[in-house]
Amino acid sequence: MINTRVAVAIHILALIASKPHEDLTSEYIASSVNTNPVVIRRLLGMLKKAGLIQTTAGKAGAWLTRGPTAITLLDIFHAVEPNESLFAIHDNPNTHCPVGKGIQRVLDEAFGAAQTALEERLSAETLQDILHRLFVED
Amino acid sequence: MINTRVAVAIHILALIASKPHEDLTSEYIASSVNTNPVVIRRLLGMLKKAGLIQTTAGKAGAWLTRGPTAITLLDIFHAVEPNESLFAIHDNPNTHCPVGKGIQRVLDEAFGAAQTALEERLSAETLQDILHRLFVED
DNA sequence: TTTGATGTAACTCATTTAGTTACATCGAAA
DNA sequence: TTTCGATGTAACTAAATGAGTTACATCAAA
Repeated sequence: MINTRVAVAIHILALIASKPHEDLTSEYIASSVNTNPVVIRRLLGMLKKAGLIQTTAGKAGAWLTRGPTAITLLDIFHAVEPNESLFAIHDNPNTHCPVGKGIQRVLDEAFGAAQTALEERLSAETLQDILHRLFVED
Repeated sequence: MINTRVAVAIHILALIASKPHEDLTSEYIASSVNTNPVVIRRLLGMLKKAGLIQTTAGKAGAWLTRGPTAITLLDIFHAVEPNESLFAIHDNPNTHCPVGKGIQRVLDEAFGAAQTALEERLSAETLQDILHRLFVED
């Protein structure tokens, strides 16, 4: 199972986007997520590194670098999940075996296609859609 | 990242399907995968429990319960990955916060859609396709 | 200069994964 | 019927990951 970082990161960004005129502290965000402020600051660091938000050291508040319609769930996923491939493949299969010899390439293709399908779906949903589902639709 | 069980299970089934007239031992399969025979037997157990193969205790060999065209990568995925949801969601978000209150439902929807996209792609590929890519195509 | 915030290193604890040892049990051949 | 080689499975280990926590250097602003 994929870790909770993606879920928490979306939660964080939804908070920031929903209160653009308030300077949210990591402690406030943590109380909404129900975790430790350091966990939030770590994620804010990753989101900042990915260019999704901007912050100032020592000063409360975080701001989106672009509008919620321009931030996809895939952007968020990649920001907090540095791993390139979704599926792990066992290494050093026996190259003297016809199956072992070709399996990594074949798995790369199959898993790559599946990951692409997932990523295309994630890139079709934006932070704005999340806000809409949170506040407009029931 | 998703564990190597899916990859190894596909490897195992490709071996079984490619040598339908040989009784492969867990030791032989392990030498192709390059791991311990017990790891193979554990996976064979899961594949058997999922109804994909049949085995006899004490006797070498495993047999597909249906043809390679009728076994999808999604079948294999579900056989060795008992977890229902692909994405983890943090629990106990603050219900006094508007975002915290609705986030789990919204994440469930978004993650569910992404998982469905992944699973649809996995179900479009069969063990036969794997064999074809291993032995027919380059 | 004091206060309250961020940024980040370092540690802990729980969980998962993969590998391993050990052994009960079964099937088939000697 | 005994022996041999296989499966099935429990139990243990070691490594990796995830999430929470403490501690503290640093910065912004009053």
